[in-house]
Amino acid sequence: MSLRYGLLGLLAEGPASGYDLARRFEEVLGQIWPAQHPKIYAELRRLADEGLIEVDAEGPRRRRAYRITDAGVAEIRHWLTAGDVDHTIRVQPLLRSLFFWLMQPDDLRRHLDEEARFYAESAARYRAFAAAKDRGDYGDSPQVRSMRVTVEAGIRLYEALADWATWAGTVPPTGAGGPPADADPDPELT
Amino acid sequence: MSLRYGLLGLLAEGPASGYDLARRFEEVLGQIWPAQHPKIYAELRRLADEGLIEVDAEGPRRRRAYRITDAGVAEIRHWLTAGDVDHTIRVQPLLRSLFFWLMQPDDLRRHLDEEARFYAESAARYRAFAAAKDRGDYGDSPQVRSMRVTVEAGIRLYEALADWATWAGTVPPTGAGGPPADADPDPELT
DNA sequence: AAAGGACATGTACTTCGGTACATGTCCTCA
DNA sequence: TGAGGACATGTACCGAAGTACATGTCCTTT
Repeated sequence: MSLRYGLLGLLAEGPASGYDLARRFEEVLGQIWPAQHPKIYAELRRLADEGLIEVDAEGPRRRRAYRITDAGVAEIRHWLTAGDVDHTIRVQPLLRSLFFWLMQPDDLRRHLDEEARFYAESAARYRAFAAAKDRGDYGDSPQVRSMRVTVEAGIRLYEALADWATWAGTVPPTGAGGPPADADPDPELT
Repeated sequence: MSLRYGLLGLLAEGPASGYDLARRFEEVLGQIWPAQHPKIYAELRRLADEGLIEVDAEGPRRRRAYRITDAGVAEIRHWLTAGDVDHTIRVQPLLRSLFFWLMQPDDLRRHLDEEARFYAESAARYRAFAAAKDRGDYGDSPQVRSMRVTVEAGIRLYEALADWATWAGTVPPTGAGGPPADADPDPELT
């Protein structure tokens, strides 16, 4: 359901084609809210059927740009204020971390190094984005200010994960490595 | 695919039934890796078919506990070391934040307050969990130490989000509220 | 003895996201 | 002028996740 509102929200900034929207999703939301172009085109058609967006212009290579309608703006505003927030975050690396005790210490060390590097790079990427915005490279519309807030969340999230991976690699003697614990494993569960 | 390894990993700690696993997923992973019981039972059957787990015991009310096999341990170890990490995190609140400029300032303020509270509570819940572990309430097996690492990530993630929501509510005069910008909206995209 | 609640497992259906594959269009550069 | 690449849109299918609904079992309490 969120893709729908993602598209609506981006279109609220101005007309765009499916291709544009796919690019924007990739740019800003690549890691935070991925969307594939087939889904985008399909959803745009559905939104158009419901009158929440309409064709704005047809361009060169079959390009079709859409514009948000008043009904569409009302719809996304309603979602933003009345819709309830989905707080589930699926973070595969955290699921993995539950099972670190199954890894050989040096495999674990390597894994955590890579993770830390990845998150640090992501944070840096968002930080660069934020710096560009703070320099005024994108002007100062309300949209840009909102984007800046989103980017700040990205920075903080990735910094937190980078710090965590670093901490996990150094602080506790986490990994075990040996054979699976077969001596009285968690009797509470049997 | 991750549910599969989640189950395998939990079973590596000791035998458990689908019901136990559903409870553990809910307890520890509730917000970070949700799983519904129908999926769990189905996946357990599939894992048993493939010989990665086997029936350990049948209990009272149709209860069927599974035990991980050597092949299962090998499988999850392989996933942990050789499988590649999925770094996509879907955070709906961040998607929403891109569109804060569409909200009325007081709606936005209310929204951010609620978000901050929610994240702070989540962080506190994980912190309590961590404190119990550090007190030694759960003993000190490798499994418990891994869980502690996972919990630490939860704490840091939720603290980061709580701080972010608070910051977003106070620092910048984010929201706009007025009508959708129809004066030259993002010409780069048309 | 009956009733209610926690324990325990499942089927069926829907929706959503991901991947593979296919196609058409225009511009640029050798 | 022909080839390659970016632009642009789509179909088809699959697998994962979510929701609703259904059922059976055992224990505790009144």
